[in-house]
Amino acid sequence: MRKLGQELGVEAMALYRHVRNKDDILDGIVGVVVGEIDRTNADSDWKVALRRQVMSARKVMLRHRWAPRLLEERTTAGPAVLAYMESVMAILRDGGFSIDLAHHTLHVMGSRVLGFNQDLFEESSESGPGSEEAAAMLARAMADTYPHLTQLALAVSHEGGLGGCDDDFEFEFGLDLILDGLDRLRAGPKAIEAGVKA
Amino acid sequence: MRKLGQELGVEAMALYRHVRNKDDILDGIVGVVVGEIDRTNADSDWKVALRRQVMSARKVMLRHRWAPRLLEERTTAGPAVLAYMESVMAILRDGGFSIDLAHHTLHVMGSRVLGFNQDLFEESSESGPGSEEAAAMLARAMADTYPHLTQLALAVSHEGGLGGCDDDFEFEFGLDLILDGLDRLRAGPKAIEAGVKA
DNA sequence: ACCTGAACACCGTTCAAGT
DNA sequence: ACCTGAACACCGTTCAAGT
Repeated sequence: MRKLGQELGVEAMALYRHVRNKDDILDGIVGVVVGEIDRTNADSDWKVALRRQVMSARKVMLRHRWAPRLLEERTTAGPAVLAYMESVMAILRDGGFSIDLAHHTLHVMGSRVLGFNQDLFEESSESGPGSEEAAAMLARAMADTYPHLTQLALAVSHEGGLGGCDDDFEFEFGLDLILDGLDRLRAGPKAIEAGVKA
Repeated sequence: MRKLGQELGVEAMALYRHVRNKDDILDGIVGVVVGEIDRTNADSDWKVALRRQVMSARKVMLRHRWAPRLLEERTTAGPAVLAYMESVMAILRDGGFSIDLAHHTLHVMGSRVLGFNQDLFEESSESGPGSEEAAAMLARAMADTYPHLTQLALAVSHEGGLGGCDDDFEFEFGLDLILDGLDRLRAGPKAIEAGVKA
């Protein structure tokens, strides 16, 4: 707040005449970011339509790398988020998804529908000392305590750390895996029940 | 810190003789929680082994509902997390996964491998006024602005809100969708390349 | 060795007072 | 109408001082 006020050449308390509180501002930022996602998308095939939609969202997230973290913690769904989810639901329903399957789809997609992954420790290790530290930790913890992890760390990057992950590839890999799985469920209505252990 | 000190019948500053800082404590908690996950698991089929492993993790997360939020933000991988990931990697490798496919698997699984989903707005709306508020917001925003979302909200719960989601079902639905998709890629080595658009 | 008091540098937020 | 000063109730953390 104080920092923002300073940026605007004003004291922090002045902000409270224009905004209810900090959460109000953060929700506003979320609205702006989600509003930036291109929604001009009308393909007859639901899969290419949804894929294109999600990749549009991803483009925005790559433009604002701080956005995923913000979207993760701010759960309040403003009009921009609702409009976006509406467009996703429209793609699914037009593609022949039942309401139930569309509902499940939103859950499996998770944050991926908004163009990002939460990759546990791997994401934040892309830059900074995190990757080096993780690699060094693995090395120090000896290859015989965590043999598979060590092998993974070595294989994943010739630079020597976990930071060698190609995030774009991983994102699309996961997206397509999910889209293909959903396509099979959509095709066979019975598969929706059969595909899940009771 | 002050609150924790009070809980221990001591002033906050006393803690710093036993702990480096707050992050140190949080990392310790993460270690304890992840350490609680049962890892006694030796099934010949990788899919049932991994499923069982993940469901064990989920059991821990359901026991400590505050844990997912903590695990999301604390990316530092302590010994407990490393040991857990090692066991997951062992299941995959023993199941015939190439190092690359195992690597991609960790990325698609995301936080699911630790037994939880980040469900955007839907998760936190399970209890509290979030669900009512979201439902009321949808109602207020008129059914003709967000027709599909309104339909979803009505269908998903007879209680009238998005809070009617069966989180356990949704978790297993997504888990099985991913496991089945991975099984197909594992079976056909060429499918690993063909299944992903270049 | 272990704990405490006082203090520092931060937060978000309120409210009476200024122009 | 818009902004400011002073203040409140918080944070995590340090450090000299106590026992």
